[in-house]
Amino acid sequence: MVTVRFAPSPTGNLHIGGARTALFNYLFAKNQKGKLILRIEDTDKERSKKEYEENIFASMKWLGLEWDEVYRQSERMEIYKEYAKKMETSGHTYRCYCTKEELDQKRKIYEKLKKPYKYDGTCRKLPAEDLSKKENEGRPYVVRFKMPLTGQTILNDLVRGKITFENTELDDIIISRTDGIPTYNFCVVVDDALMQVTHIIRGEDHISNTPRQIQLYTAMGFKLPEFAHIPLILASDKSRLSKRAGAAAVTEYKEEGYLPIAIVNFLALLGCSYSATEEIFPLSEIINRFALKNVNKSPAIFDFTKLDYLNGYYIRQKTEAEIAVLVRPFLLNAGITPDESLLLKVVKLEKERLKKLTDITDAKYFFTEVTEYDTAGMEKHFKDPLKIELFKKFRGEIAGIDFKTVELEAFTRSFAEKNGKKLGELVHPVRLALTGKLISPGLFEVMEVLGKDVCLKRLGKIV
RNA sequence: GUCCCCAUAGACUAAGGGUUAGGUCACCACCCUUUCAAGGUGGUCGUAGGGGUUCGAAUCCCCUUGGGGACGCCA
Repeated sequence: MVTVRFAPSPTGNLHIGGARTALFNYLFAKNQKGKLILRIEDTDKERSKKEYEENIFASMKWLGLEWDEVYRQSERMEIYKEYAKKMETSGHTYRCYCTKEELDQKRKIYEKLKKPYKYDGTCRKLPAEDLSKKENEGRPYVVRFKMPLTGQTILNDLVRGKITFENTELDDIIISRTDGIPTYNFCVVVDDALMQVTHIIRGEDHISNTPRQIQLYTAMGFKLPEFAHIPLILASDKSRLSKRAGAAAVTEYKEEGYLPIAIVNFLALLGCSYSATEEIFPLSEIINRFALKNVNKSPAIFDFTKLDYLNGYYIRQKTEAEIAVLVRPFLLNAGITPDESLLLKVVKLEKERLKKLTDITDAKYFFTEVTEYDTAGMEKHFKDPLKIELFKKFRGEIAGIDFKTVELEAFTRSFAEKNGKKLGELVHPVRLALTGKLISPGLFEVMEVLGKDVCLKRLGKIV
């Protein structure tokens, strides 16, 4: 049975990049009819927070990424300690008494010499008597893993193929801290082995950890899983995707009015292809077509324009009733409590104009008084006395007709013709009077929704 | 700096020795049209550079350049 895991650390909200990693794991699991484990990697007591863990759960649920099992590393300490002890007994590790200060010092020296830093193995080489002396003094220590000093470690990556590392490049990693809490590289290996994870799908920023982990697998006699390192997502300037670069927590996308399926489809497209000619698929089809061999090697840039396009596309696929439900909280948030039947009518007109759900607030003139008018528009349509006169004449005559789209259009067209004007010469000022804007859905539809009373009032107010 | 990874238009990608280098977003033009959007039609833009291998290279190899990642008692 295929088993994959998504292993975020709760040191921040679920980031869009993390969501992509989670998604690829989810897609692979579903495609293989396997299971997805969600493992909270909270061994860093300082930075891990419950609220972040909750955010991760909520974000994944919102995206529709369901998991089969959940674990917390903080609840598995005894297991890691047990394995760490085994490693000590089998002679794979040693106690290192170097202090943080000493190590910082060494790092600085290496940096000055422009030499690559690597733990020099001081304590690995310590004579037995020094060791027991330090032990008797009760000095704090960390436990380091004895990396092989020669040879190579080979990673056969499902996405990238064979990657070779010289073991001389690997230093003796710390597997257990001064306080006895095991570290990331050790816990991951123990967990992945014990949880029988068959495929490790994670970001390529983990490639350099992999040879170290492979050595730990070997030392503990665990069977190696398959590895697949997926490319990272970059910001538009090719820098790492960060808050500054505009992409952040999944929950922020929710707040900005993106649909989960749009994000899922978009994320699925970054670094992977599903067809030579199509890009929009329902989730079931994405799952069907997902294959690690179709995952790209090069990093992908996060393009908001395309996300917006997809979001608009998916909004258009929904019914008006569905959109009304989705859009309502955003109106509420803008201080508008919409009447249900009015909202439905507005959604009908705005539906194909929405890229994000938040865009609905552009149409707030349906719900509230118009208090501001586009200044360029005022300049253009309400400065010339002749134009104002025409507008007033129109205003007077339209009061007599039925406020239905068809009638309104027929009347306006014939009015324009009778007065030797083009339709636009009436439409634009009227739109400005009714909406305050130069842009809106079809004017006659807007008028019908607004209703006669409101329209006449607004037409009378502007000049 | 050292190690590792990567390189098809502005962006995401297809083609894995023989294609007029395909699709999507964006962009431009036209159509529709009361504006905007949506939709329709057409178009501009690409194999980073240099060497090899080969009858033939986007595709295989090498170098250069560029980008990214890692180098924590973080994960």
